[in-house]
Amino acid sequence: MIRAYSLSETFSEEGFNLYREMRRKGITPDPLSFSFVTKCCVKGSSSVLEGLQVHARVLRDGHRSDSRLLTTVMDFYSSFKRFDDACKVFDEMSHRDTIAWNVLISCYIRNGRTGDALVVFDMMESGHSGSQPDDVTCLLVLQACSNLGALEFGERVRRYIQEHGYGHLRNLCNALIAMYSRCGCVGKAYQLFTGMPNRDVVSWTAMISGLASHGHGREAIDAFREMLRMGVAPDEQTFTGVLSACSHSGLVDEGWMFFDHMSKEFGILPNIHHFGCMVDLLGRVGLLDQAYQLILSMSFSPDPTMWRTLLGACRIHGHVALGERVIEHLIELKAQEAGDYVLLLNIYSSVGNWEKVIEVRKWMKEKGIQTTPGCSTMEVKGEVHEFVVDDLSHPRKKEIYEMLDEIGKQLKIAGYVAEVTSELHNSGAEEKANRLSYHSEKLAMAFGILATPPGTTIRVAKNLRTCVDCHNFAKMLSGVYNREIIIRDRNRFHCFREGQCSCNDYW
DNA sequence: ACTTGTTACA
Repeated sequence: MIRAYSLSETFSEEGFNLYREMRRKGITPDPLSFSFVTKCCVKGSSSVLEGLQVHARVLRDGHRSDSRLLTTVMDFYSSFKRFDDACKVFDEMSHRDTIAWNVLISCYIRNGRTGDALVVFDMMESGHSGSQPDDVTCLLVLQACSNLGALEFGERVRRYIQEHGYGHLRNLCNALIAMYSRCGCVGKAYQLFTGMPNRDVVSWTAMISGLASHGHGREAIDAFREMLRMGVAPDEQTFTGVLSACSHSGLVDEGWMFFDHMSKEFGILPNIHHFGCMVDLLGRVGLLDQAYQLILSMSFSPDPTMWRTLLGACRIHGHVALGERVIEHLIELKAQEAGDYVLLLNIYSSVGNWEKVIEVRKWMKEKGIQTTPGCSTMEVKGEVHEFVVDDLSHPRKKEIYEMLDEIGKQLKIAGYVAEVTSELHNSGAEEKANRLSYHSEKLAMAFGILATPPGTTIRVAKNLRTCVDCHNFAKMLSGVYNREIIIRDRNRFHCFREGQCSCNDYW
């Protein structure tokens, strides 16, 4: 079984075959060999069935009290998203060490229960689990914080890291850089990054991507060049970061150049993500036909997301004909979703084709297509406040709406004109095209002004993309009220300061 | 045994 162990990293199938051979010869596997073969069964290299067989055998051979072995079995279930099975194994373990708890955290993250991962950290730190968090626990929990945008929790983990002497570990620094970036604090990410003595390709990539998502395209490219000067070799992910930097900052020539260089100079062939970034880049600046041609020129077939990216570009530029064609492609892939029809609606409304808007809406209603309502959240003193369109549920709603009126007056003086013309939102079926409504991010921003001392940065997280009007509103607000406002979109950050935004998506 | 960086859409 030693051979199976050494094979388990790369040739999982052979590992399982060896196990089978062993059984055929009547040799009883010991816990260690069970552990190796289970590792061969994790997602990506085998089917669930093989692992299930092993698990059954483990139980039959009386290893149900071997917690190390069960930890591996649990991880196997977790990797196949069999959440309940994984939890069952965890519950049945007689003894749980830090690693078992780590696997539980990893299982929560993999299965979309990210918030619960933080709860587990709480339990571990407070001693309720009987095991203390270690460096891997921190790594996993930082990942959870990144996903949730939970800055305060992330800082708490950082303190834990420092207090327990993990501060020098490179992978933890890398995870912290990502956490800060994804919580909207590139500045802090950069500070940490510059303080690191040994930066590897992961550190650089995290920093480049962080700068990219905040709209600091030039700085991201500078970082990339600096990385090359330091002799660190870029990989696929690095180029994903670099190309996304170009797309978020509208750097078309640079984008083409890097896209070209990556294979010619670095021997890295563009994958679907790289093409996705290029389509986004070209689409955003209005080179829609080039973007379309690039998709058609690929040697692999485009995925739904790729088409969706192009559809988003059609919305920005009001390109009806191409938009309709893209929808066809999505339908062909049987991948069209509610959000796609909302984009199509916005394309029609942006060119004033109200007949089509009504037609599509009616059709959506008939088909019972449910759209996702826009929702914004804001964290004040560790408490998360949630807002939806025209929200009336917040306990301080009266103050919030009064504040909105007041802000509206102030911004009007400064020259803000509400844009009520074209944008439609996923705010529910009954929304009318020309109604002036308070989108969730406006409510959140007003609450931010209300609930935090002057000068405090206002951080808003939104589940969908911000509309042009709210974007203008935030710009003006940042100038008139002298506040830094950071809105975390679906996929990037808008940093508003002194009446400007770091992005160039909206004009 | 568990483990760092990844793009695009609403």
